[in-house]
Amino acid sequence: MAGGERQVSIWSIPERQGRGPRPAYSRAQITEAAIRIADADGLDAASMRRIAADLGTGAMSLYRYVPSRDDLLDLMVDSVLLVREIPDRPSGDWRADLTLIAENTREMWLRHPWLAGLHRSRASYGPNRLRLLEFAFGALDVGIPVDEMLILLDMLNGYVERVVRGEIEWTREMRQSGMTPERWMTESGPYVRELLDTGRYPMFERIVKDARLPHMTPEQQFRYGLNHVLDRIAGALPTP
Amino acid sequence: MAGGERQVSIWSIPERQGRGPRPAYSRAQITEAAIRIADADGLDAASMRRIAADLGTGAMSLYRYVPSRDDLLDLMVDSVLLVREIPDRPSGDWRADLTLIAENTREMWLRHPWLAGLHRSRASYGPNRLRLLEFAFGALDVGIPVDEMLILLDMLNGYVERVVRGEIEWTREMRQSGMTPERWMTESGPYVRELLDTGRYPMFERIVKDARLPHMTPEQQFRYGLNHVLDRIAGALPTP
DNA sequence: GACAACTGGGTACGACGTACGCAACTAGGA
DNA sequence: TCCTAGTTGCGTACGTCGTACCCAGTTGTC
Repeated sequence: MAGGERQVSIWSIPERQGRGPRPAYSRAQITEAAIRIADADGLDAASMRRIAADLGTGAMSLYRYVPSRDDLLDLMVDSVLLVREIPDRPSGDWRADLTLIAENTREMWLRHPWLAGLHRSRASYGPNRLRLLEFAFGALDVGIPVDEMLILLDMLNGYVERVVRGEIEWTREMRQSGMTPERWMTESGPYVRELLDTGRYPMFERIVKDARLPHMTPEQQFRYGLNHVLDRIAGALPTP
Repeated sequence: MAGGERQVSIWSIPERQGRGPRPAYSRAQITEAAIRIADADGLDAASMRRIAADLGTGAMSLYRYVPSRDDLLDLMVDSVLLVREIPDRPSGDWRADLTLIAENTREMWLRHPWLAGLHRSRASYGPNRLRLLEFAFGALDVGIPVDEMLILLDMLNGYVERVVRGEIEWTREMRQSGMTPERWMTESGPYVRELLDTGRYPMFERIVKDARLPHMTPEQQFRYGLNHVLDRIAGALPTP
């Protein structure tokens, strides 16, 4: 599991240099295959052996293109990062632009649930990540200090990531236990009922019984919560 | 890696029932050993074999106490969840209480960096998680709908988690590459310099050059950002 | 005292990432 | 044009992992 521990990013290592036979594959092909497998069967299924087999080659051949599996994960993340069409420049309507960013993030996670299973170590500023960063900060560049932009974007992204993570876990749990959302909400699972019966968790009880949010569709939950968060951000911006 | 996939929480499985010989260990002991190893050598080091060896027994003995390693991870998470002293009831000062929650979260992550390497699947509402939840929602119970409380707390927790995650990754990167923060800030690493030299990332450049936040100590960054987020939350609460 | 329920723990299986080595190939310098 | 250094695909092998299965020994209940 542990290795030599380089510190340089995969994007500063050139893909090829002359000489030798023409390589049969490319980083992009390998990355694409890995993503396809992870989408279908989960992150663990995207092993070096399996990826190689899908490409019709041997596991060790992949190491001619990518120094380690961790670097391949970096490539995978960056390459799925743009789902919606992200313009080159912000539109001038910060709210619309941040909504676009948030929707892009959510759709990315929903299409590639294996993102939840990553613990990135290196910062990994790939080209797509940088492009998103430019767009997001450009959108918030409305006369507030750059430090404030950093905080507000961390707040927005932190919220979106957290909510979408929960959404993914929930749908997976539904799928693998074969439950319908309705049965889950009424039965609440034996453990939740057990908790409510102790009477020791009044706030938990209020969430289960009073909250309307959990009864909306995930899509509605997302829009509703996102709008509240954007309202909070609005309060930090100069009034036009 | 894949197993039978139960859907019940570890906390609804009783630890012991009579008959048979008296067990030599306990879930708490095993959990404690696992945390000790993970703190020292990382999450991967806390393998079933290693934990068992530390306890002076065989790997398979652990499965008498815990159905799977995933369940053990649930136990580990819940057992490190309370770092600061969390009172039974909120103090009445929501800002102080949410600050306490955020500080508790940050210290937990700093003491147990392996938390970053987890992708929780099941919801895992352990006793400590529930206690924190009661305190947090109680603190925000100042006359706003429960749905709004949900969103604001997701926003706060999302922000804190995101920032502390970054802090952990950064310090680990510093440690394993043997760099000092000063050298990192000036050299910025060859890759960052390369990016700046392209001139294609003006916002990224502004962050690197203008932002004061990254030059503060992590502690200061955290306090500064947290206060801004709490200001945003204040804007959503009724004025007293 | 019989027996059912449980214990600790050894062995084994099928994964995993990847170090190493080797034959085949290809481009640049002579 | 030929040599040779650099690179290719890829098979083998090692040490790791989680855990299924098995069995002998221990203990509480009847």
